[in-house]
Amino acid sequence: MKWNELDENWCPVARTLSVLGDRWTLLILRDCMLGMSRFDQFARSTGATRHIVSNRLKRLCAYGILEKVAYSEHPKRYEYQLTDKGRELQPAMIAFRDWGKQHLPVRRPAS
Amino acid sequence: MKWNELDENWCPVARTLSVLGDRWTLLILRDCMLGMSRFDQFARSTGATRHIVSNRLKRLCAYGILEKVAYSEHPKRYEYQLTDKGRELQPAMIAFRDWGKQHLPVRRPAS
DNA sequence: ATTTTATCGTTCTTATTTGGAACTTTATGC
DNA sequence: GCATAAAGTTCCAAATAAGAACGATAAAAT
Repeated sequence: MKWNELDENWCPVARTLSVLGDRWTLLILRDCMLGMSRFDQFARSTGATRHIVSNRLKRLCAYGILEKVAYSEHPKRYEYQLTDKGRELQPAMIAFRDWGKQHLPVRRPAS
Repeated sequence: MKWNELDENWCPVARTLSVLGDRWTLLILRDCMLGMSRFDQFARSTGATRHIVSNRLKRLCAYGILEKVAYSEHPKRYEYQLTDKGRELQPAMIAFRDWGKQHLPVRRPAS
């Protein structure tokens, strides 16, 4: 089954996943919620390739979760900002954060 | 960057995504929360290939989110049940469900 | 007694996606 | 001039997923 074949699914969870259901998309959104807005920040922070960052930002814009805003003319440069729709994903992000904190502790080397 | 390179990440969201960060994993968990527990149910319900279902169930068990429970001897048959750790993903699932219901309505043909 | 059905997977080949690095464009600072 | 920065795009190799078929085991139907 391909990426978008879930987007008309009866289940709202499935429809959500057809848009957000991959690691990089959600990491980019995490960064947005932490105040980041630029291509290179996303690429550095998430560890995704520029290729993927480009692809995911396009999809997030297409779905109205982010919007592309020019912050410079000459050269044209854009940043990406959360829309209201995007900000409303915060409860989901918090749920993931809390679950990760509780159930996936980082094993640190005993230094 | 490969699948598991996020699992020691400083960010709990990233660690969570290193386990759950793909569409099929989360759809399987949705099914579990709706009461399903068997291989074929997951395959039919999600639309994922049997290959993927097999792979994801293994990972979910490896992380202690599901557990494999024999429900029949002769032939040995197993079902998959949420652990407490898995059940605690419910807030995340609910957040996804609510966001989908609100922001990704299904366009139904006017019948 | 033989065929069908059910369940839980594995295996195979082909298609799609991703990873990783290099390249482009426009502009600023040295 | 030359290096740096920012936002992408492009290319090839490697990893992953799709889709269908196959296997093992046993109960149910004919």
